[in-house]
Amino acid sequence: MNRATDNHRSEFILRKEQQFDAACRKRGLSQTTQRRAILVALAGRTDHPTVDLLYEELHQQFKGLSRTTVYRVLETLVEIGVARRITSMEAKARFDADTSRHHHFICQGCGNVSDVRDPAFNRIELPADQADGFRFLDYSITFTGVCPHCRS
Amino acid sequence: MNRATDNHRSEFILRKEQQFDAACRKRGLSQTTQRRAILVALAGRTDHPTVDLLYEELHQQFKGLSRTTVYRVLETLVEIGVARRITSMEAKARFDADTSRHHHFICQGCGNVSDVRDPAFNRIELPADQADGFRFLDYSITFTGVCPHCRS
DNA sequence: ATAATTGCAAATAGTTTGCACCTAC
DNA sequence: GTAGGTGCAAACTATTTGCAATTAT
Repeated sequence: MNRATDNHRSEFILRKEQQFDAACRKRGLSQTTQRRAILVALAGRTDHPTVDLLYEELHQQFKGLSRTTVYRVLETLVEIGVARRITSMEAKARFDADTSRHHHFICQGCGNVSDVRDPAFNRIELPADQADGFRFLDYSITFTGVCPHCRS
Repeated sequence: MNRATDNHRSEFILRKEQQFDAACRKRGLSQTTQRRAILVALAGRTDHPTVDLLYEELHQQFKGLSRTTVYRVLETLVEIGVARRITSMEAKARFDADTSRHHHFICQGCGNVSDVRDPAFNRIELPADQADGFRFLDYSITFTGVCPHCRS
């Protein structure tokens, strides 16, 4: 990672910490060592780590940190809006017999998944092969929102 | 569900069974009662069921069906291309400190997730509130493909 | 001081595996 | 008849919960 990227990253972490401070004060949450350490570790990586990846990274410097705390703190960070969970659905496998390209709508209220098959959304142009070696082959859009049942 | 929809559905199921027959013959897979029943049950619903939902539906009529078989058969159906797993990542929570809208690329080879922040993909117009009551609030695109590491 | 937070251990949920029995071909 | 498929029980992995000990304010 080069100098400029490093700088961006540390600025990003700094901003995150400020956001975290503000959110904690606003809601009367304690700014514990664990919370800050986990936030900084998360903000310092771009690989969307799992609980375990963060735990492995942290419990070395941070003797006595528990996996449970990593779970709970990440939950809290998401609640106060400084982090995001990027697996949209609960951690259960779901299957679909329709193998054609279509998109999904997930209700924020109940978690139910519906199909979105408006062909308008099949017109996204896939990026060509990237200079850095990434080859894009397909895509799928996940919409989030509120279903009729959860609006009432 | 009205008559026309019912018809569509049964035609869909029929086509799926044919696809299944062909795929089994082609690969020398047995067409067991369980496989067919699970395929038909999956093709008969549009709610992207979990293993448990299918199991609950099936093991009533189908005394003695095991949950393990549902897992294994769904796996097989995905392999032979007649079904699709719609949870893209493995069943682990992943987190991101970047809460701004951006998209993800998942490598089919190694499962690693990278960010895609080309602003071109932030221009999708969200559908307005639907007559049927769905309210679309946000979206995120998941690209699939092959990463530099897995191309070599 | 005291209310919130953490760590541990045990519980739970989803999924996978080993192996003996069964069934489609 | 035999290879492949299924069912059961046990193992495993990810996650959650109850509770006593600890820490931030």
